Amino acid sequence: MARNTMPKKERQQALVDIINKDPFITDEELSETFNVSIQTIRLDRLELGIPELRERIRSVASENQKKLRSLDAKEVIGEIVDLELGVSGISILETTEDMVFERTQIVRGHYIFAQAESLAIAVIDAKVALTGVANIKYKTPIFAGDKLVAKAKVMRTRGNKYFVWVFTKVRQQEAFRGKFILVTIGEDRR
Amino acid sequence: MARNTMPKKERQQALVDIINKDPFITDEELSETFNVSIQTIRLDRLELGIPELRERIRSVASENQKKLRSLDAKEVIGEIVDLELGVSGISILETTEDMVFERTQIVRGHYIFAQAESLAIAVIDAKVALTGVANIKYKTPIFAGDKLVAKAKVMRTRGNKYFVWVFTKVRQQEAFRGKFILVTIGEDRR
DNA sequence: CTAGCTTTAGCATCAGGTACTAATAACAGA
DNA sequence: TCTGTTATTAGTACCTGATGCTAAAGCTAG
Repeated sequence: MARNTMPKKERQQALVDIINKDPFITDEELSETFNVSIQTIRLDRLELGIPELRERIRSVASENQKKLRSLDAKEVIGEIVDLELGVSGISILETTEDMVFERTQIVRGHYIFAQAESLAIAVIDAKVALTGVANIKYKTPIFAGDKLVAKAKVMRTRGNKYFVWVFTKVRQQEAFRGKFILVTIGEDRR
Repeated sequence: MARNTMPKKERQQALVDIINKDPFITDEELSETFNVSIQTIRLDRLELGIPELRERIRSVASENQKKLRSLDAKEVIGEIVDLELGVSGISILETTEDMVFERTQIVRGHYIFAQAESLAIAVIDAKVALTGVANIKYKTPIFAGDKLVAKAKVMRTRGNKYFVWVFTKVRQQEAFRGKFILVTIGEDRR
């Protein structure tokens, strides 16, 4: 039956690991995996300051909810602060840590692009599909915390095609520019 | 004291709303806010099929964990299936419901862009910052469920500048193309 | 062999319930 | 007004996954 017991220290380390990996595990299950009594597990948790199952689940639930809320907000890709439909618009995006390349702290291009695209689509007053873009330029690297101010102008419309320019500034400095060609749908497209 | 009771139906509707908003509320707290006994709350939950507090917390915790995991995976923006550093690479992205414009079911351009950008950066063997892009074209609209296959080729290098072309196909049809100009950093940049 | 740490056992208690029974209150229809 | 139905409340036994406490072993090193 070799009730293969482990030294206390080792068991407690393993305990921490297991609970971190699966916070949904009960003391009973733990006692079975370690071949010790439930009381021992409880003592271990006490010593290690690990809360009971229900508290663990509770905190997982609320922490994850926080994370999801912040991601939801991020999905907006910039807040539109001014909008004259069919003419122009302004959008502001506060960049955060999780938009950057870890190694360089530089904001990933697609966030900047996404802000510009969203704004360009917002100024067009119709169901639209983005079909062509040209002349994008990133002028300077953008770092977490920078506030991106994007201005869009509708330059020309031809039938169901819209030519929209977007300029994005960081601290008054131009950081990005893009010319978007948007095609409304609903009508035939080609 | 006007124990202001509410009609049953109304109370149950309000109950659903409250619990949806705050799944962490106990029957006792609910009974206080509605000025009814705990038993009434329990009966209501039974009729409405609402599980007990602990179950609610449990499901919030695990559902949100699932969502977070899928978002994590999404952050990769395409799976790189082939890569010859400094030369070429292939990335596959399965599009999903939450990448599209609700109204049109068409995949938002920045996901396609992000896949291409990520791939372009991956094929360059260095710390890179994206600084210039040109000649992007979206050829056809892409719908949720479409599988995007992006191929990148390094066309030219000049000093710390890399010219990378990315072609993305959906069902053998070209859907996107982009020429990226990447600049490695670490060295001086200008 | 004994002092000290570690482990186990047992029991009372708690929160937040389920499941069930039974009594009472409220109200609508004849 | 009485009556039948629905709604509400009360109360009990039981459940899970714990806490908190006391006490008894088990092991181990000096």
